[in-house]
Amino acid sequence: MLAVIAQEGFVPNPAARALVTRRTHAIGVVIPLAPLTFFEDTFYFPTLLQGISRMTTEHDHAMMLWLVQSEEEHQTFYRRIVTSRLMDGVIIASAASDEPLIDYFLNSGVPFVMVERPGSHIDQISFVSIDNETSACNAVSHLITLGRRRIGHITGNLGIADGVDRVRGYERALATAGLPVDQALIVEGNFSHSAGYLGTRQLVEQHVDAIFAANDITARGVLQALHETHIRVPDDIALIGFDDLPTASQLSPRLTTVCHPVQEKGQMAASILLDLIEDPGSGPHQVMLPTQLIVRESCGAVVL
Amino acid sequence: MLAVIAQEGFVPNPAARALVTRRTHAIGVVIPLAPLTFFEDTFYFPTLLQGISRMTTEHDHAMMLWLVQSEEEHQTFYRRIVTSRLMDGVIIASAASDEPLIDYFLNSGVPFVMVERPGSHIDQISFVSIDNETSACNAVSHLITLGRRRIGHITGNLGIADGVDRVRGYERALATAGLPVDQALIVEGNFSHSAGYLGTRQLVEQHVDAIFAANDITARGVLQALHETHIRVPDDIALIGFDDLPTASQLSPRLTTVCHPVQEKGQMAASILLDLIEDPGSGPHQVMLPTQLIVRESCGAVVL
DNA sequence: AGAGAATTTGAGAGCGCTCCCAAATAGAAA
DNA sequence: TTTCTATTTGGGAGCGCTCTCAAATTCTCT
Repeated sequence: MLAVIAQEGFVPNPAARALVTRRTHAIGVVIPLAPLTFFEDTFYFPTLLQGISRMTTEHDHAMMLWLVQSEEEHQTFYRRIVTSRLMDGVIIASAASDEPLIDYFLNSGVPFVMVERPGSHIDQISFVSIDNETSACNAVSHLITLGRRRIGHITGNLGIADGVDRVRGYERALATAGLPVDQALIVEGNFSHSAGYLGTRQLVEQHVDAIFAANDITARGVLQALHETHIRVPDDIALIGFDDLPTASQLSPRLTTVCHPVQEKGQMAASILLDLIEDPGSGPHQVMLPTQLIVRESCGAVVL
Repeated sequence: MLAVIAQEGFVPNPAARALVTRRTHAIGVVIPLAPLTFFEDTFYFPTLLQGISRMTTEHDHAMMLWLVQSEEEHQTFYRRIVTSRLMDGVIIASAASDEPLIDYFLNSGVPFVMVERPGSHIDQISFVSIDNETSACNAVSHLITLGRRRIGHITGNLGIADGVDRVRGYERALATAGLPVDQALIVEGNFSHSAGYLGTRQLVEQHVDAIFAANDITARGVLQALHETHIRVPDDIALIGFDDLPTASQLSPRLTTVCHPVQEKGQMAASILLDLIEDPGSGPHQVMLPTQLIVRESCGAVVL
């Protein structure tokens, strides 16, 4: 009899089912719009969403998207999810250490996963990230291997773990090679194009022979600044970025950068969240995804 | 008594409410991943989603995102929405004329709105778009005003209304100015970077003095190609793009382009959909948003 | 103060499903 | 064939709301 039902194409009413099972089969994705990233690195979120979407559709879940702007919207959102149980769990796609949602969620009992390492309560929170420090270290080590000695770094947002970790990686690479860490060669940025553009001036004055930019957007700013001042890349100054944006290979010279598996991050976050929904007791899951240095022209390595 | 309830912070269970009201207070956004656009023009969808999100949160609705890849996923999606009434309505963010979902939806009774002009059934479908033809015409007219006479065009995807309409606008501008339309100056592209890069070669051979690219991504490809062959922009060849991506003003020279109000498009689409949900009888709503030519350096106009 | 209208309150049905338990059926062992 | 067990089937109850209708209350006017 139930075989007949299946054949007739019967689709149960999700609302009725949700009412009794207390499972909506929907997960939420919260993206705070505050971070510059949303507007500058437009590659990141679509790709992340794609990864999440892949996993959720595979597991027959819906994905609700919440682009929250203000603190007020954070509150509204929180009530929607926690009080009303609109969704079974949430992925928080924000790296801001002070993300106010974290506190809301921590003892709410609603499963959630963060993308990027959270700034606090690390031992209680499930998250997926990449090993920013090692990745950055590898990139800078590569520059050192190629003979560069005065390597500057334009940092990302230092209020975000990713930004801080990449600075650490940069310093570790220098230390490992026995090179001094000169604070004058570290310019604070914020993952933006203009940070790269502006920061380059300072680094040029310091006579650097290479720049490690905290991300590709920044690297693009660096490239533009160097270009305008007729400094050759990689001949005069070598450059390495971070993220491997699709445009990285379209720049001239083509940008050497660290591949950031954003889609995999999304998939993994969704996968962890689904596990957490299934079995809320299964402690925090924390995953670090591997990265890879993509060697192109801008670092000065000979590419065939 | 109900004043007390409101004060106590009571939030009704959405599932129970949906069960009886037959309204989930959720709308869907379907983005077919097939079009190149998703991967190349990563600015478009986040911005569109932001516009939609603004309107939906304002009206207390949730936004479900569906990134569908295969025909199979289209089917699954369709059943989810139509048969099961997971959502009250849908925004279809695809410009592909042959979008299979359209047929599914047309006589399903589920409210839907398209972003971009649909390829068929135009009289029955609600949509929001921009006047691509006039916008393109204005851009090309601007080049003519600046003294350019051999203006090439690298088209967008001609399977999409936007692409076709922009060619029409290009032709109309030439016709209006009494200039001949030379098919050798029209190179078929597909909104991609490589279309611009490759197409430029053909147009250079034709000794054009200006290029109108179907979008900014393509214009970026043009710029790179011209750059590599040491052709000066705008001195030798002037360039105008379309979309006004955030990076347009970061290129050198800064790109003259048509401002595409993507966020407004999203807001409008959501607004129309909410109207349609409220009153399904209120015939198709069709809105054309205005655009504006943003004059920068690449077209050769003197900018102060 | 009393009759009428307007408003508030309360009780009950029902939305479409899942879950549980009892009844019926099918299958396995004696 | 009979008995016991395993599986299927069917009939409630109930999830948390909204909606309707009747009863109770308040307000308005004569």
